Amino acid sequence: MPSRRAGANTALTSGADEKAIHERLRRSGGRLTDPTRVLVAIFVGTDAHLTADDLIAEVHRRSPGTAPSTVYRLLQRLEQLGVIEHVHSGSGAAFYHLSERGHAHLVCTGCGRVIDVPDAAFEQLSKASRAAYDFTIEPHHSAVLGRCGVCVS
Amino acid sequence: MPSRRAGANTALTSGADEKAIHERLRRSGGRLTDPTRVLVAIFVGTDAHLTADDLIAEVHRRSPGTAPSTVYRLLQRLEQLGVIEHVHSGSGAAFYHLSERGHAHLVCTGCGRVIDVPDAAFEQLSKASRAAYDFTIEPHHSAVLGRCGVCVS
DNA sequence: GTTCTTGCAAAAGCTTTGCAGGAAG
DNA sequence: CTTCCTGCAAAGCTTTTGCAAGAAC
Repeated sequence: MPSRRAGANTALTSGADEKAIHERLRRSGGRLTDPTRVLVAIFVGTDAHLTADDLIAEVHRRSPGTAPSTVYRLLQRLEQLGVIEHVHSGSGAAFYHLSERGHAHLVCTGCGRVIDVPDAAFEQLSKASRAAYDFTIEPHHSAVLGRCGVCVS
Repeated sequence: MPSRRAGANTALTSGADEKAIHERLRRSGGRLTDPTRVLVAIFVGTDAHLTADDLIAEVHRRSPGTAPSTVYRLLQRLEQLGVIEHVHSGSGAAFYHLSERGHAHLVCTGCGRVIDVPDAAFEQLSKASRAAYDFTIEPHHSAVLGRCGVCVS
């Protein structure tokens, strides 16, 4: 199930994002190659929750011949630079998005639907975890599983 | 890293648990085989967070010749019966424990430490998710990732 | 005897890695 | 020209599945 909304953003914000990311990549000693540019463009152009597989397919579509391993390596690099984040969804594959658009996620174990939730919802849990266990939670890093209204058994 | 505390329980509770689970297995039309008994005994005998790999190793130790696939199949069966639960830890392998000892988990992405947390800590998030998204969270099903006091960068 | 369970081996799903050729700067 | 990136193929890790032999009841 590939992305929706790809390329539906305003040129203004997207262009800025993209340039800034290119800059970051270059400054970290990286090269700006075709697969890199394409992958960055995909991220900037959508708010969807894309798995590595989705991204591999889309990059391959826009830049034929790109290997899966290349996409995985780019994902690692972009994540190290803090450009993107990956989210464990419980159901096998992780999904990825721009970290500047970061937020927490609810994932339905019935239908796989992903619901974005603002970090505010995790504030109490966050404070309690720090106070009681000296543990700093990363609410974006793993989705909270459960059942959506349609799938409640 | 296999289990600690295995077999450290009182005979009273453990015995009761074990018999009850055997009963449940039989009543669901299942047979009581050696690997089954061993796996149940392991769960009843520890509060540790055991991965499938841990369990495969321990079952194999106590009942040599048992195949990994057998353990996986037993885990599925026990989970269907509601005897155990599995928890996605973000770091590849899931871990398992008796559902009657259920609780939520914090997992440190630095050192892998697992911290048990009472369900009460999720009450607010639970209510908010239901109210705002008609989504019923399963706080046991996926661990909350983050950094423990030792590993905060 | 019938049905469920097992061991073995193969495979599936997701991701990482080794390597040598090729491109970016 | 040096360093980084790429494609390809192989392998890693966790888990699932097909199958025929064997055990439980």
